[in-house]
Amino acid sequence: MQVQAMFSAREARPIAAPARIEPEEIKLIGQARRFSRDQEIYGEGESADFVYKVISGTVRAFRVLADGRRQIAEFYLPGDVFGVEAGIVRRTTAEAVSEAQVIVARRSSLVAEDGAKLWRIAVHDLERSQEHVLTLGRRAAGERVASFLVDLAARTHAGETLELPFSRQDIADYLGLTIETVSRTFTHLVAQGLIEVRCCRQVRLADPSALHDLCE
Amino acid sequence: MQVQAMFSAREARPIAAPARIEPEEIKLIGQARRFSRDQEIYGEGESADFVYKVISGTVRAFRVLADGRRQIAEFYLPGDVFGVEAGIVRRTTAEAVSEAQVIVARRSSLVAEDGAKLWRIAVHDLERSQEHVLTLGRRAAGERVASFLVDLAARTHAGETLELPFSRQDIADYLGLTIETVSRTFTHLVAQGLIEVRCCRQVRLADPSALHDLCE
DNA sequence: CGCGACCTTGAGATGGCTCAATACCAGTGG
DNA sequence: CCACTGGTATTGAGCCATCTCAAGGTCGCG
Repeated sequence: MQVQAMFSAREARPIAAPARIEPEEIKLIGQARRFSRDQEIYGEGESADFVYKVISGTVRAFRVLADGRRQIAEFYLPGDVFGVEAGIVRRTTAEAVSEAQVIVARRSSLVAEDGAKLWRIAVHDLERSQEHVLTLGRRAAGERVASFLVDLAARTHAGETLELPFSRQDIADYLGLTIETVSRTFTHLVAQGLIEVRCCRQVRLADPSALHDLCE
Repeated sequence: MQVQAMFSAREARPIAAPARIEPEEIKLIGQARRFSRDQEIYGEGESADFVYKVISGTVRAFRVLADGRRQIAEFYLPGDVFGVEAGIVRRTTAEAVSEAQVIVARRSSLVAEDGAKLWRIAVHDLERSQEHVLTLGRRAAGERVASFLVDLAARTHAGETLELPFSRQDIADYLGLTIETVSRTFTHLVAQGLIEVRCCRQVRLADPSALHDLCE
């Protein structure tokens, strides 16, 4: 793990969590649709006519390099609005991670809304994306997984026990790792007593404060 | 370099560049200030009362982990607006990379503006940040440097010859690498005939299309 | 000319990747 | 009830890209 010597360590300070957007805040008027596991909601390159809000389930938005490397930009959980683009063309592909219910609304219906809400969505996503950049650029595998779990727990308002809708592959592609490294990191965190894993999709944060410290 | 086997390669398609925001588009009414090299413009944790627009020079916005690892979230070039936050607290630190002239305006003056403009700024930054995530998560060192140079050339409307205001350390902290790896990667790209380096801050893109291909 | 900041280069260490085998588990059909 | 199958997760062994540590080079400036 690298340390830039020229920047001295700082004392811990409470890092402001990204401003939480309340699910009720953004009301989308549109039709509810159901997507099955791995079903595409929209594809990169398509025109961006609709915006979406997750009702239940989980959605991933990602890009794929020409040789097949995939990077997941974001997971959207119930209450999250997604699919708002700057241009008229989709820059990512969105798929249902698990069976998902989603409200679909015309983009124009949202644009007509109060612009401040639109802005709130974008800045919220921006803050999350910049946190993601920090994770991918400067954190080791253990820290990446820890911050992923801590973030997820906060977003789902879950207690200690998390139900992961994602496969190891999804987690790997979000964290810029391989599936094997994610798996090994989980067993390593278990060995350290930081988490407990029941079946592989259910995780208990056994030592939340230690996990939090791992994210610095 | 890893390839996720389960995602098949796709034929190349023109990737939409992030929607460019014209410098004149956002007019900030405020006082011009001058910052010297490495001078702090605002610090993480401070209250976010002002917004900024670069007139000349370059600005970096970054976060530092407790042990000193630094990740630069974004470089701002002339015409760019920065410092717009979701909350009232700064989540990054901003510094002048080189001597820089910046317009400083009260946050409220911008909020009163057309909300759509605010939104445009945020979505633009979001798209850039997501591209950054892809770079850090799935690209090798050579690809990172190539996409950095290609992006920079596009943003500065430079021809083939780029004047870099950044030190190797800045580039490393933006690309999630070490200074040594950045340096080695430059010499490697030179050996491949993709770029030419005069003094270390001046680079000519000798083979732009090959550089572009490296970014897929 | 000498100093300091920055950059380059080399040699060795290592974290995470690749490839490959095995384990787990739910669903299906005999 | 059990064997089989396919998808998913874990584990192991070896490799390689990048990091670390260290030395040397370049260049602007006093």
